[in-house]
Amino acid sequence: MLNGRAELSLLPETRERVIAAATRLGYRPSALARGLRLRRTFTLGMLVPDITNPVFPSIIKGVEGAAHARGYHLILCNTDDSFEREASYLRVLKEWRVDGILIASSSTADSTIAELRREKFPFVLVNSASRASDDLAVVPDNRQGVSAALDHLIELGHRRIGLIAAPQTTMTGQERLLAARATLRRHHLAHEDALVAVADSFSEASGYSAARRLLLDAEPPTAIFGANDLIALGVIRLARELGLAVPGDLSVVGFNDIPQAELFDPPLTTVHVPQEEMGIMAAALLIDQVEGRHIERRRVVLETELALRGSTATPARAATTAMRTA
Amino acid sequence: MLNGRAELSLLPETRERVIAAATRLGYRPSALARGLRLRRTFTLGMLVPDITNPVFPSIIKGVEGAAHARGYHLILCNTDDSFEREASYLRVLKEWRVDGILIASSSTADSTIAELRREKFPFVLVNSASRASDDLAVVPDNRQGVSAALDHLIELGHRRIGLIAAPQTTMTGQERLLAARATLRRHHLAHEDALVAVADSFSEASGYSAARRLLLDAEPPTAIFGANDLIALGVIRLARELGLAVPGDLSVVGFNDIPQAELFDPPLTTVHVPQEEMGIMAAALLIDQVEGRHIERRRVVLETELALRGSTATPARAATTAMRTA
DNA sequence: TTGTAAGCGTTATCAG
DNA sequence: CTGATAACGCTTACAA
Repeated sequence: MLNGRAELSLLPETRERVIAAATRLGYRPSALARGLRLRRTFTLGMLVPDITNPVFPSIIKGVEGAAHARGYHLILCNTDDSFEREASYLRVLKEWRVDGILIASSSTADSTIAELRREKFPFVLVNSASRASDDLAVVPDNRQGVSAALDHLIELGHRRIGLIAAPQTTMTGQERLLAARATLRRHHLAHEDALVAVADSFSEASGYSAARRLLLDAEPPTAIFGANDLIALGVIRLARELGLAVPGDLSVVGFNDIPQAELFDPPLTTVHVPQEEMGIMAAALLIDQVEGRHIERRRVVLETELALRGSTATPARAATTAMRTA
Repeated sequence: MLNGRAELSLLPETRERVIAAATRLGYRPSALARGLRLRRTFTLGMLVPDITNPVFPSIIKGVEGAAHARGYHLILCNTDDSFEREASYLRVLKEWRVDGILIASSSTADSTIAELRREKFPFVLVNSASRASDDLAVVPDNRQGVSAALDHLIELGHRRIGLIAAPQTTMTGQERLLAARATLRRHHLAHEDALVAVADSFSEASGYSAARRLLLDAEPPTAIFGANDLIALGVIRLARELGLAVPGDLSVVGFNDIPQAELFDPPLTTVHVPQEEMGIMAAALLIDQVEGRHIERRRVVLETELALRGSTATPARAATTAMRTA
């Protein structure tokens, strides 16, 4: 009776007493038993590469909200960018019989995703896509975003622009570097190896290390595009340590627009991505799939917008400095 | 046989073939069924008030790592500071028969915790304690931290120090305000109402709003202590908008030392809390309790340390400015 | 040593 | 309309 079948026979009084007793004794229906019986858990799993990167909390917030609104719960797994942990968590999520999985993990091996695809296990990629364009995914428009960022630098007058790419093992890393190169080429600007460094993760520390080669070069760039905000922040930190003023001597642009982007020194010019919305849409897409609704667009590409802030400026002073130094 | 009982009879070859077949068919043991039978899920639940606040990801990372190392998984729930969602999630976690619950949620009503206590449901508080000193908790030493922060400001020469407190519905908020008042009193300094504002959440926006009253006052403070880093950042943003230089005209100190604290403008002087360690210890404590090990200390208080950075300075210029204005 | 059966807490089905 | 029963997939205990 506790599951709410119409109990016309029971006196309301009795009914109440039973319920009262149940709550007093702390009765809780077992989601385990229900899930076992129903073969549905109303739970989604989510793989995140690094919860410490401020992009992800925003996405998670969106996912969480949307899932909750539709009666689903979220199991969050932080893979710490470890391939091993990712595989392990994926296994666990399946064992828990989650109804579907959201993958924000950037480095996800294609083989892992291929397995999910083969098993027809419902999943949606968020933030970073897979090679197979048929997979459900919600991603920012990397090409458009990167292009806008570089166009802005070029418009300011920069001609020697450095790129700090993200790991090329990730689709995001590849796409953004490819787009950056294409944009520079379109403007007939150099994008030789001396101007490109690849960070080995999406973190501030990696951005800092990777920027070293570009900024200590004989002919350093007057502007640098970082593949994400943390990398850009690392570049700025190094620049400052080398005595370069940002944006006076070096302009820096990032990608993502993490929550505190405008509070940094200087405020970070970056490509804004609607992070929470991305999470909301991904959750919606996954739930639609799980509940067997028809899906119109398998890949949702979200528009980005350049957020102009203080970390970019005309290369005037940089040129002067360079001349003075020479 | 798939659960690994010693199978001496089976030829290794057969054994392998069975396993191969199992994996090929995508067999996954059901954690649901196992949990139902074992009455153990090897899963912990965690309540977080706002995953967007950078303190929490660090804590979560610690929890996650420690739990994983001991064979437990984590279900993360973002309560969005909503009392309703917190209660709802707590119910869900119980229904999922998690082995224990970590509560980082600051505003947790005492009644909710009381219920867990009454039911003897294993739980540990992280980051913010409860009124009942008997509950298991891992928290930063708020008193020591706040005292160090204010001592620093006083040592620099500040005499008129403002406080932006966190919501007084939270233990953290209460403790930090109490400690701040006590420290000021100890130094025979004013801490009247005109010097104290209470932010209505732990966010940057709330810090910004709350700081209004103090900075637009006839006799504004020369330094402000914010109850956490985000609040402090809000104060700095407002100060800048009002044309006050930080730390030239106004010194600001925060609490927590969130990951990018030193990259802000200016770099934030703040009370460092070992966030990841806090998570690790909390998870360990919870698992010890779950597994019935003896617990020595029911409340672990972690030492904090003042991280001196650029947002504080002697009030010299501030005094000059004040005089000039007068 | 190996196989069989019971039971964990639900929900759905099917007689009564 | 109600109340008993089977089944979900696992583990464990006990019998063969």
